[in-house]
Amino acid sequence: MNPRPRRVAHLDMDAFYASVELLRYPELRGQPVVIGGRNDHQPVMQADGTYAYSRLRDYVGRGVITTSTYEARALGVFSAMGMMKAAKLAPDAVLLPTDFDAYRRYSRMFKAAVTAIVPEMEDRGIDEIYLDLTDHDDDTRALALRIKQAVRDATGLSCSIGVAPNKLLAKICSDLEKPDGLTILDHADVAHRIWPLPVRKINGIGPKAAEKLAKLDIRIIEELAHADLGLLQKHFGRTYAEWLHRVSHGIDDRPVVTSSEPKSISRETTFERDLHAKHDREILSGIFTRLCTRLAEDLQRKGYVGRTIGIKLRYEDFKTVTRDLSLPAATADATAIRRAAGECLKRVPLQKRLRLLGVRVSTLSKTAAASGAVDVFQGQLAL
DNA sequence: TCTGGGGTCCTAGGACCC
DNA sequence: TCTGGGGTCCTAGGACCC
Repeated sequence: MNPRPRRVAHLDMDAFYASVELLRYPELRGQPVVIGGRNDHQPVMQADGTYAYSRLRDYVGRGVITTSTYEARALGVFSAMGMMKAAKLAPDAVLLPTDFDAYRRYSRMFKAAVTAIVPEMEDRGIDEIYLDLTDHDDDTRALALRIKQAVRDATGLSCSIGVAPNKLLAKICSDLEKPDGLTILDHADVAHRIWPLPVRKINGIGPKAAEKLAKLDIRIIEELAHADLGLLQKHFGRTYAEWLHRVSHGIDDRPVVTSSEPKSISRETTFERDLHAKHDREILSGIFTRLCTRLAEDLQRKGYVGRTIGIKLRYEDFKTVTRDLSLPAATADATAIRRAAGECLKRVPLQKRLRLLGVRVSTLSKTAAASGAVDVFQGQLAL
């Protein structure tokens, strides 16, 4: 018997953080609103019961936009844009602080609503998922509409869904009719719906690769599909060139992965102002220790220990360096992490001022409580 | 007016082992 | 006794994604 053709959905919540905030502040609906920055701009409840909001123009300091409403995007304000730049473009936009606890809560709610219908879900972060619809008998459009309605019923929020023969195409087409979109695509549609799009729409072609391609006069996916493979190999290496060629033709065999274990857990922070290793030694040391403490708490809460401890430094000129150190045994202990991270710090030049410090634990394994005593016993035997 | 915080995957050289 | 080849681990950096 022939296997069924694959049917993969990509579901993306529309302007997720901003939309969660609009549930809380419905009077902001229809206005340009941005989320981001340091969390010192909470709306203030006034005597008459209305809120006084911060405006983007009032913001000073570091930080980037995390999300913006579609009205703010119309003014040119997008995710990852520096706050000061955004303030120039949309000074009157309302500025709200991020509330990750709320977003995580809504994330769990929409995922629960979806998996009640389609259990085969791959988690791709707080606001998007892939679904494998292959084994469901329902008509594609009816099933997708049912999922969208379930998300709306559970959260009050809209999402966009793309359905296609693979993850690559599903991801691209969930974006085609945003917000509140539903796009269903087949291989036969690749030439007229996918090829006219810029290469940047392909998940895995970032700013660097797009710029290199532009220098070869390759800007849209069709141009990539017709590009000479030898030319691509010369500029990108064999592996990446062959991947570029495949994806431009809509080919992607990656399965929907419904469970996975984390590879690393980290904490990092960008300082309010650049700090110097010597001059600001006390402050830096306190931040360093606090990062290690919070990282240890994260590990313990999630039930992991890690054997490789690493640090990340970003200098005032934005150059980034990392160092890491593998220990003989895995740990989730703040003091042990701090000690190992301290050793890493000794191997890094500290003349320039720093803007960021981070600590990471990798080579993770589950703790006894999380994995069951039998596994640990077997681990000891293996030693 | 420079550019957050949390991740994944890939590459590449050297060490070390068989 | 001018020096293979494969596998794995460790470390560092970089591209990319949400």
